[in-house]
Amino acid sequence: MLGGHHVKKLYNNGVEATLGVISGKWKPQLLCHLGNRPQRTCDLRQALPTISQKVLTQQLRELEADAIITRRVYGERAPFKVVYELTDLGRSLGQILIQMSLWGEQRATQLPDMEIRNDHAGFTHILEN
Amino acid sequence: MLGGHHVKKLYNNGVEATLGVISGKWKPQLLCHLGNRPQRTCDLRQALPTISQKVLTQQLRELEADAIITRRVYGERAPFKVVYELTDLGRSLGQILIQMSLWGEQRATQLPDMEIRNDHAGFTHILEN
DNA sequence: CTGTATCCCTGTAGATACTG
DNA sequence: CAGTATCTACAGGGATACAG
Repeated sequence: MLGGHHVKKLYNNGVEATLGVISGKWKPQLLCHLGNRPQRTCDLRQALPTISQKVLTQQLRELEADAIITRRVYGERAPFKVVYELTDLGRSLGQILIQMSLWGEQRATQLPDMEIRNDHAGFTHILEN
Repeated sequence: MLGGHHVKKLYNNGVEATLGVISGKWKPQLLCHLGNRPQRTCDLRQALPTISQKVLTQQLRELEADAIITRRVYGERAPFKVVYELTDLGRSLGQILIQMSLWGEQRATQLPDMEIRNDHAGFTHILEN
């Protein structure tokens, strides 16, 4: 991004703005795990065994840019320890995530060809500051 | 779709399932307008002047397949009258959409480079059955 | 009036190899 | 341990023209 222009982001409604933050193939899972406690990169890779290096970093960078998580580096030289943690703004998504999770579960009970692995309880820890 | 296979959809959590239904470049706007009242195709095209033919039909078909809206055709031959209407399941998204809209608006007040055209009031009609 | 059929462009994500 | 650099693949979305 040459020059660092400030491009005014325009949304038709707040829903689009919120979707821009939480949609992304792995973001709900990342938010769920980070809701429990701060996590190192290797923790997240264990929790999401099939995500690729590149995409993990990418999604975390986006969440960081949106101020949903913080990224802290410990150590002067390799090997580094990098810790990601939910911000207060990130925690403020808790109620929305739980409601969305419940709605999806409710839907799954009515569609035989749909299955959901983890229930909304995984997101409730986000609310415990 | 040859054979009509039933492929079991797997989600890690309900959030992903819900996102699958409401994400899509134009779906929040479509849901907002359909929340007011049933709408004809031409109504929706007026409301969303920049959407293309193809994509409008596409997004409506997806919402229909997900049982969020119904599609009814009136008339024996062209010109047809096609009316789209929110289902009860679609209306059950109301609270979530309002919360998401509020969160997005709140966020916009803190980010100078972000603007939201319409506020959450546009979604409140969804709740009035 | 509505909807389909093409063709094309771009963004998102995956695989793999490499660096500090 | 964490992250970057390429290259590749695919789906979503857009433009246009055509059909019932």
